[in-house]
Amino acid sequence: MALSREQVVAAAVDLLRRYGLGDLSMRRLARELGVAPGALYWHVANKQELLVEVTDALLAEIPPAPTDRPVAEALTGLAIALREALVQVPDAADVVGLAYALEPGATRALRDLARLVHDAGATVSERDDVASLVVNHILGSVAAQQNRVLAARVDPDLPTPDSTAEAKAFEVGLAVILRGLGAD
Amino acid sequence: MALSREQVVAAAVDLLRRYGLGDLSMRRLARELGVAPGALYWHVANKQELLVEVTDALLAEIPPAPTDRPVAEALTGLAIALREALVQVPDAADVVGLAYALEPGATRALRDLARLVHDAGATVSERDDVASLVVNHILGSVAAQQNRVLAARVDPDLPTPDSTAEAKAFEVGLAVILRGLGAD
DNA sequence: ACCTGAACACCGTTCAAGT
DNA sequence: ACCTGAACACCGTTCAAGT
Repeated sequence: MALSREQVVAAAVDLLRRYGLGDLSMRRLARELGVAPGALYWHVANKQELLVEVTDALLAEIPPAPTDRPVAEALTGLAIALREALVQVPDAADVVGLAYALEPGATRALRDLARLVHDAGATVSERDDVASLVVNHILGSVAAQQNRVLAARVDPDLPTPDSTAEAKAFEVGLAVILRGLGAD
Repeated sequence: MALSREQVVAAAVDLLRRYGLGDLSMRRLARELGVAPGALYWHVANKQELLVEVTDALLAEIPPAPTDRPVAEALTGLAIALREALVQVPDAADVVGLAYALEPGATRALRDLARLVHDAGATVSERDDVASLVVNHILGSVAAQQNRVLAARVDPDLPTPDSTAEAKAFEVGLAVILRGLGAD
């Protein structure tokens, strides 16, 4: 049976999950799929396009935000869920950051986030900017934790990051944002 | 005259400024310096170590935060200065993000930032977490703008980002943080 | 329509050997 | 002490040619 675009993306997600962006090469991906490297370019224009597809696939798994809770709670919950999901995917911040810069509203999870920010008290003119702030905070937090894990692997003198402490630090920042919106 | 570590770092900064991280390869750097690639490894352990040095060099140029202004103003000024400086350096967010994850207090500009966050009303326990929030916001904003520039180059249908609008969006987020700290 | 084979122009890093 | 030459094990992308 012929290869499909979906198969290529699924294999890419798998590779990213298991080995990180460094090992998500077109050649490695081709090997994993049992085809020649050039075959991939029939299904996908280039690596960048593939990474956008990978991001969509990652964010599609985030459950939708609940609508029956207070806004602050729902926003906190969604932000934490996004962070949790992404921190498990090596180099997620790089991959998602690029896709978000291109189309901020391309995925449902990020649209939910913007809506909750609005409900949490941002004026219409602030809305997108504050949503970006929250996204920056999520991606920055994810990248920081992953960078520290990498650093500890390279230099054994450095402490292994405590992931619950990292999550707490994230929530402190998030609380400041909510307070700034007048929704705590 | 023999090559020095300082010369290698300076050439790397220059390459990053002019062509971005994609063209900052060890081989390209060696070519620029007129030596064989292997020669660099006498002065620098590996590429990652070089990038940390490059970050230090970039942040060393930020002027120190003024001490005679209200905190909110000083913090805003420093954050904007950091953003301005980094947005001009392609891929700055990646490079700085890694260095910051390793040693948050390694450079003066980032220590100044943490101090101002404290003065702006963060409790001691919140201090580092909120400083990280501000750093995440700066790096996220820089990365987003640069990603959009890249995207516009690749796909001409996309709008060229308006850098003053991006700066405004950044300041809106920053204001929310300051409000959250109770220092507006 | 879909894929292979082979090429092009690259990477980071190591290390014996030279000066 | 500092560097070269050459190698090792990789990249992303293209494209004529095959089925």
